[in-house]
Amino acid sequence: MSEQLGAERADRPALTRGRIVDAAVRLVDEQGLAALSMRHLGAELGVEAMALYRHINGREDLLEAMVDALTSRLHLTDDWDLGPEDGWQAYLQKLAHTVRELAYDHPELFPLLVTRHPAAPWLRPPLRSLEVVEDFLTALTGRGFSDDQAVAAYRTFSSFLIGQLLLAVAQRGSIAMAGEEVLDEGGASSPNTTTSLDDFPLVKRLEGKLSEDHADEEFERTLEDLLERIDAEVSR
Amino acid sequence: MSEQLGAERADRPALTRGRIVDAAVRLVDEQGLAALSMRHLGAELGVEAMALYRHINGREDLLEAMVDALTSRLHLTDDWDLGPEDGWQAYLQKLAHTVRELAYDHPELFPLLVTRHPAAPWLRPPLRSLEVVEDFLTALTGRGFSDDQAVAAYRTFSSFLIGQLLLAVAQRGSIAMAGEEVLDEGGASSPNTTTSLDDFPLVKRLEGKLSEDHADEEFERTLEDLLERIDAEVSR
DNA sequence: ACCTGAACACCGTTCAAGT
DNA sequence: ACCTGAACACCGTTCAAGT
Repeated sequence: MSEQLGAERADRPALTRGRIVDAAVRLVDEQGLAALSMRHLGAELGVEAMALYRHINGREDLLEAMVDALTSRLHLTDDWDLGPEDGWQAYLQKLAHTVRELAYDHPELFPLLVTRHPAAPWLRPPLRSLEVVEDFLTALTGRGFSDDQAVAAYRTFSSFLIGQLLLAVAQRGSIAMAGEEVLDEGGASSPNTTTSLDDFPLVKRLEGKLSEDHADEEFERTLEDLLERIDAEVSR
Repeated sequence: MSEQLGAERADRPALTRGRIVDAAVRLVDEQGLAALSMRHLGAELGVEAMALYRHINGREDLLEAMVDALTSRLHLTDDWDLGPEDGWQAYLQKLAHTVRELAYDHPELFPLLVTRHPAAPWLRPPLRSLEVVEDFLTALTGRGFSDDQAVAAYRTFSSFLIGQLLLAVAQRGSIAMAGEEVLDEGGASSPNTTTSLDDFPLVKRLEGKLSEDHADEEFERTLEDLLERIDAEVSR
């Protein structure tokens, strides 16, 4: 009698594009980008790799879908609880911190997000999506920005987010290694040319300061700076 | 008699780590990152893939070496003709523009450069190398910066370069596509949910402005801003 | 309708064997 | 000493075949 119900085998929920993409994001979060193969992902979903091709147009399409899934989190929704009475600063603050959350939640995927071309070439990472950019422009032009000012702010803001967050994520990613050792340059170099910190006195002296992680304070400070510069531009 | 001369067969120059890395960079520049495989690279050098493993510790090592080869271009040399009489602004200007050249010359590789962890975790992309960071700190502390100010400038400067140049490179990369068409979101979505620009009136109206390429002017303007802010910090 | 087995053309990498 | 052939374990992807 249950033969009409179709594909759901016992415990397995139906295979959908959404479930595949979610599983892929989880897999990369837990095991890194290198662990993402169709076969491995299939196994994670209790299915052979070939079954994925019903829902996904190959690996590139999967990566694109993963990036889109993450980006959609930046879409302005009710629980941002921003009214029109809140200034554009409140919106940009909220947006900046949401992108930062995204980067911190998915450090393995964030580089992909800022590195892959969006489908529409004039959309820039990391906002990328038509929805999010529409939100951005609406929020700003609705609060007194001219078209040109809104577009200029979009550029500046994108560049700020990429620079700050890519560095922050890279820094966090490399905390696994111990602080003391400097790797030698590639296994095939002769041992007498091995690099030592002693050849770089200033780096050696400032190693402590260089390795301090001030990413969060710096993010806030630079964001404030940015908002002030935009403000100066707008109220001129 | 020539048997003592060893490996050089007829026209082939000797296989060295340097030649391999150079060939790999050229290959990626011409055919893209996806075309870089050990077998393909070997063929380019007139050799089987396995021969590369004499000089290179696997694929990861090769990528690292390529990035290092590019980064070494940023090392301060005589032909930068900067004397101690030139201010730190001159050095930062020269450095910024050299990094930009690097990004523009190797758009396929630049994302790798800013995305891969440097061997020493407190070195940040895109400067990455002990040599270059030593240059940076020497140039600034030699011109009146305190240790803290030099380190702070290093952070700010890195973040600026990454944000600006990653966007510029991504923008240039996507000029291949025609301006009119917006791709649909993944092949498996039902045709009635296909996205249209009409759903995003502001993006549609500002598409022209959004797609204008002002990367170079913006780079200069933001760099000036940055130098001014650093100057204010230093001469306080 | 949805999934699988088998196959194809490609990977990176190792190692014994050739010269 | 330097390179290669053959092999291994893995890829992405296609397609006829199974249920």
